[in-house]
Amino acid sequence: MRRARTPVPTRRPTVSDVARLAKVSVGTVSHVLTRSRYVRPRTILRVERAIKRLQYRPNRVAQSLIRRRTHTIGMLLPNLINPSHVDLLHAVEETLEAEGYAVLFGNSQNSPHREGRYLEAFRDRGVDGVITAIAMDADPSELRKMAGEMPLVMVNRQVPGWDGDCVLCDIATGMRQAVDHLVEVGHRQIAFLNGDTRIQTARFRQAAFEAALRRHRLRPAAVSAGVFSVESGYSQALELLGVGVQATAICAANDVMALGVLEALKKLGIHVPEGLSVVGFNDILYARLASPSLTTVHVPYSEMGTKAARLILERLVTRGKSTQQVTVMPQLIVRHSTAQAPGASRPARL
Amino acid sequence: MRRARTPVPTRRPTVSDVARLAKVSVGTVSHVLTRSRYVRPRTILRVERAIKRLQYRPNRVAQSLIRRRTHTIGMLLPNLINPSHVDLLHAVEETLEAEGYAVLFGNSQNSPHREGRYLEAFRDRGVDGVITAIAMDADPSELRKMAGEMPLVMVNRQVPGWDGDCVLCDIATGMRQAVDHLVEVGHRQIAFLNGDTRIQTARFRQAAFEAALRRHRLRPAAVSAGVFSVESGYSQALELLGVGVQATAICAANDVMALGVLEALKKLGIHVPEGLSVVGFNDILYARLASPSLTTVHVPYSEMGTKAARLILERLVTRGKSTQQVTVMPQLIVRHSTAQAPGASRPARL
DNA sequence: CTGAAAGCGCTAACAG
DNA sequence: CTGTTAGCGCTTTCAG
Repeated sequence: MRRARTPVPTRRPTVSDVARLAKVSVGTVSHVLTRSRYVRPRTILRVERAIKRLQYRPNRVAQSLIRRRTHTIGMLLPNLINPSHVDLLHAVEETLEAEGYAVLFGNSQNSPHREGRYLEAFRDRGVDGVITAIAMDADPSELRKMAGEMPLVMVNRQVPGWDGDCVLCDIATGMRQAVDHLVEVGHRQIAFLNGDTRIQTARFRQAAFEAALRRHRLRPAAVSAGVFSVESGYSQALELLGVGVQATAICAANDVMALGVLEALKKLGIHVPEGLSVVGFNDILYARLASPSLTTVHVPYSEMGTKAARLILERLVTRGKSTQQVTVMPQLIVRHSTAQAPGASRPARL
Repeated sequence: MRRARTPVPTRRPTVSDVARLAKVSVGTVSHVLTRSRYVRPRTILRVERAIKRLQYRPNRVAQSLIRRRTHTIGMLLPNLINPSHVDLLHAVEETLEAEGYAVLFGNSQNSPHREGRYLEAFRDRGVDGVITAIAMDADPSELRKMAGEMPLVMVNRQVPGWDGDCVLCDIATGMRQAVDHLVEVGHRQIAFLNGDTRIQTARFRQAAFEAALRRHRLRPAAVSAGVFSVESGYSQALELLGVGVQATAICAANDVMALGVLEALKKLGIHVPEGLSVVGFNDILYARLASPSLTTVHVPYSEMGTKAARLILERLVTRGKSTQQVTVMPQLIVRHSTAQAPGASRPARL
């Protein structure tokens, strides 16, 4: 004996089903749904009862086709390895969900090609806008072209010459705080370990580092580059110290790398911070948990995500009006991976 | 003088624009686009040229309305704090993108209410299916109802009595490996620190822990519960040791908590692993970077994500056919947070 | 106050 | 081999 599966080919109810049951026209059903014109209370009631009985819910695909709004926003990130990007996603999702928007998520993996594919996929699916932290080597003209077709807000990373919406962090200030801190506790020989310099953030951070040093009439003890990963931080540190670079402190371009540096120093038997100071950038959750806990520059990614989401929401009402460039401030968090430079007497306070 | 912005209210081209330019009917345009019937090569060429000239791309919203396929999959996660969930998302996104699917991402924050809202939002937007790691206290009947409306695959977390698609990890085996390891190096007093026991995973892990102990005719030195966070691991450890529980090893229900335990022990001046052994669960990236590096049970989240994605893809073709329950195997990774129990002589090998 | 009807952009019969 | 046409499920005039 076969059980009767699939009770009825139970098609989802549509407006006309509701209309028929409520004995009104489809137009009226639509109007009570969207309250787009006055409907007699009695009629409303009839319609609402029909809706309830049929468990009717409007088909948003059909609505989107005609309203040209999907209530969906695309969010494009260059990776998920960096916990900071996850914070961005988290904040964006939370803010948008509260306003009835859903988020289409894409990972460009830092490839401009994938990024382009995603922007098209988003656009073709009719997203109302996109928030993106661009890939390295992103094509500015491509980006501008897409921005012509839908609201686009840049977050965390910037494309040169971009005058649209964006929310960025003042890296220069953050890096200055880090360098000032190091110099203040007596460091003069500071090395910089960078990520992939094809990524704008990497170039900006290095430039900011060098500028901050110059203010103290100092020059980098060394500068090297790799990629933004634990392994790269690890091997760059090994390499640097292997070739005998004289440095009393290492500045890593981000926390993930800094954790790698810490690993390397552990392996080399160099104590942090007594033997060498280390500072990171971003303040990911695990920076605090490292041992020693990592001194780093806190970047308010959640705040940036929230602001980016609000910006895109605004833009959806003020179609193409005046754009906004928002900048948020980073903040140095001194923990236990930095200390007075070996052999340096405590300098007089400024 | 005002610059001429907005060159033309440049409406996006549609099939009829292409048809007009190529001097064919809209039907033909559609058919060359979808190769759904034979079209003379010359005609194809004309159409393709028109498409290129107009930079035409089909409106997927319109396509979706008629084809009842959006090429979009919903992915629902209970949080992003646990890096393992991020691995899941990463793998799902990667697998799906390669097949031309986009992913709508939702964070239920472990709230069944939010979960329900998201499932409806997904369904109303016409997703072709959803992959979900359910929230705690999820409503099985609600889930089953939604599964009636669209393909649903459960990942990582399971709803009781669910006979649909799912991909799970064999927690019992993983926990047994961890406990066996601890017992083998002489531990007899092992405490278990759990997360929120309203979460199924928490209950399963605790049950698995107790079962594994029983095989050695042992009972937990203590069991406590909190939430799956660093802070909770920290405070539970403090609490446990504060009330003088005799334990030579602590088993944390996941790595994030285990990191908190490590912090607490550091604060108490208890050396790990000499004074106390600690083991985690999941093998997040930062488990390796903790100091001491964390002994933990590796759970192949990326693999689970990939399998879940493949499963949903299969289900899209085999509409409602035989379901699959996939189980993946965890693997204990012994690092430096576990060692012989204090005072225990190395036991003879079994 | 409400109904009828014309689409949104596309696909898929149905005719030739 | 290709054109015409009837919708997908909804919104929104335009008439009453």
